[in-house]
Amino acid sequence: MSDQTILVVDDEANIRELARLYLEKEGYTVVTATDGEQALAQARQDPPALMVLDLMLPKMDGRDVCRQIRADSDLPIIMLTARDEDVDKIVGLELGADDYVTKPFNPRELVARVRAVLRRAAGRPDEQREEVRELDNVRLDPAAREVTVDGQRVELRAKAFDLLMALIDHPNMVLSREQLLDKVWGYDYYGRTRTVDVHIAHLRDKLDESDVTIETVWGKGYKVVAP
Amino acid sequence: MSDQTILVVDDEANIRELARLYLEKEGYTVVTATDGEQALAQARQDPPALMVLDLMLPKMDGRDVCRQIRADSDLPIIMLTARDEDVDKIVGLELGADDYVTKPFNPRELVARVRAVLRRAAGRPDEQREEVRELDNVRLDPAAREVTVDGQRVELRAKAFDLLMALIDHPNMVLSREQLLDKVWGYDYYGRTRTVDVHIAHLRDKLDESDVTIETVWGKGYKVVAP
DNA sequence: TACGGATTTTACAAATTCGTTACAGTTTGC
DNA sequence: GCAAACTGTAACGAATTTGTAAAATCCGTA
Repeated sequence: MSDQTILVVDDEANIRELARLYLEKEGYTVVTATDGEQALAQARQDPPALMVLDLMLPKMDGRDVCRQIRADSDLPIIMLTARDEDVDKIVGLELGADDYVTKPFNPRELVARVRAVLRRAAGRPDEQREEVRELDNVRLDPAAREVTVDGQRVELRAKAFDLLMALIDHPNMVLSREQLLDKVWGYDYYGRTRTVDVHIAHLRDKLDESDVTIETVWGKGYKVVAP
Repeated sequence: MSDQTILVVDDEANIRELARLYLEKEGYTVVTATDGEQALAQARQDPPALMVLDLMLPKMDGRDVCRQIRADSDLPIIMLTARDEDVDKIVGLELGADDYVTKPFNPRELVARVRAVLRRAAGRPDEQREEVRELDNVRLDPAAREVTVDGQRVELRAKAFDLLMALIDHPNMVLSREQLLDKVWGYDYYGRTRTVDVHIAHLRDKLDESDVTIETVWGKGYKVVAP
C-alpha cells in the first residue's frame, strides 16, 4: 500500500478538494491540476499511480489528455463524466480509460473505484491481476479459481478463496476485519465483522496441510505468514 | 462493542422512537433532537459516533445541518430522505453524507446501514506511519505489527507494541506518562497514569535480550536508549 | 417448490488483555 | 538519616476478543 499518488484533474476547485479529502483519508497522496496542459505536464514530469480526469477541461479537453497519455503509457485513468455521456466510448477503444464516474459523484464511490482500478493495475506492468500467487507451498490461481498445496488440489468455497487471495496479496501484513470486509465483500457490505472469523476458521481448516498459516493478531485482525 | 451513541434527528416523534427502538436493541445508545438547531448544538456539545439526520427539519434544514457538520468534522451522517430526492446530491458533492435511507424506512435497513457506516468509519483509524523502525538490534514493523530482536520474533501485546512504537519514534527523548497516554491511549483516555508503568515493566521484560533499554527519568517519564 | 450447499448470524465458552490496586523498594530533598 | 514522593511489579477481577459449533438464512438449481 506504500503511499501512492493520485493526480486529480478538474477545473472546479471544490471537486478537486472533495476528491482530495476522501482520497487522502484513504491514505493516498493527492496532487491536482486545473487544465489539460497542466495535467499532461504533471503526469509526464512525475507520473502518478493513477489519474482522475474530468472530461471537460480548459485548454485541452479530457479526451485529448487521455489519448495522449494512452499513446505511450498504461497509466490508469478514471474519467469524470456527465451522466448522459456515452460511456462505451470512454472506457472502450476510443479513449481507453480504465473506469469512469458520473458527476455529481459520491466520493466513496470514487474512492472505491480508485482502489479497484489500482488493484487491477497493481500487477499489470508485466502480469495481470489474474496472475497466479504463490506463497511457500500454497499456490492460488485466480483465473482457474484453484488453490493447491504441494500441488495437491484444495477445494475452497468462493468466499474462502477471495479471503485467502486478499490475505496472500499482503503477506505478513495485518489486515483488520474491516479491511477484509471491504476487500472481499465490498465496501458497501452490510454485515457483521464476525463473519470474517468464521471464514478464517474454515480457511485454516482447509490449509492445515500447508506451511502457510493465518495468524490472529489480537485486537487488530489477521495476517498470513509463511515460515 | 464499547457502547456508541447515535444522534437521531427528526421532528416526528414516532420516527425518532422507531429508530430508538431498533438501534437500542442493537446495543447503541440513542439520543434525539427534534430540529436542526438542537441537532447542531447536541452534536457540538457531546459528539455522537454517528448522526441519523432527517432532510426536512424545522428551524434549520437537514441540508444545512449536514453542511455545517461537514465544514469541520468527519462525523458519519446518514440522511433520511423522501423517495424522490436526488440522492447523488445528498451523498455526493453537495452534502457529503455517508449514506442515506429513504422514508418510510425499514428499521432493519437503518440498523444495517448504521452498522456499515460505523464499520467503514472504524476501518480508517489512526493513520500512523507504516514505515519500519529500527533502533540498534530492535526492529519494529507496524504493518505486520511485529517486533524482532536480532531477527528473533518477540511477541508483544497491542498496547505494548504501540507503546514501544511511541518511544522508539523519539529515541533518547523523555516522554512523560501523560504524553505516552496521549499517543498510545488517545487524547481522550481517562485513567491512571500508573497504567503506563505497568506496560513499561512488561515491555522491559520482553526486551531484555535487546540492546535497547527503557530508562526511567525520575519524576519526568521514560525514554528509550540504545548504547 | 423443494432441495442442498454456501453463507451469515448467533451463542457461549475459552483465551487473552487491560487497568487498578497494594505494597515493597528507590530516590530525592532536607 | 528521614520522610515524602516516586517507581517496580505481582496479583486480580473485569472487560474484551476470539474460536467454534449450531442454527438460521440465502440462493441457485432441479
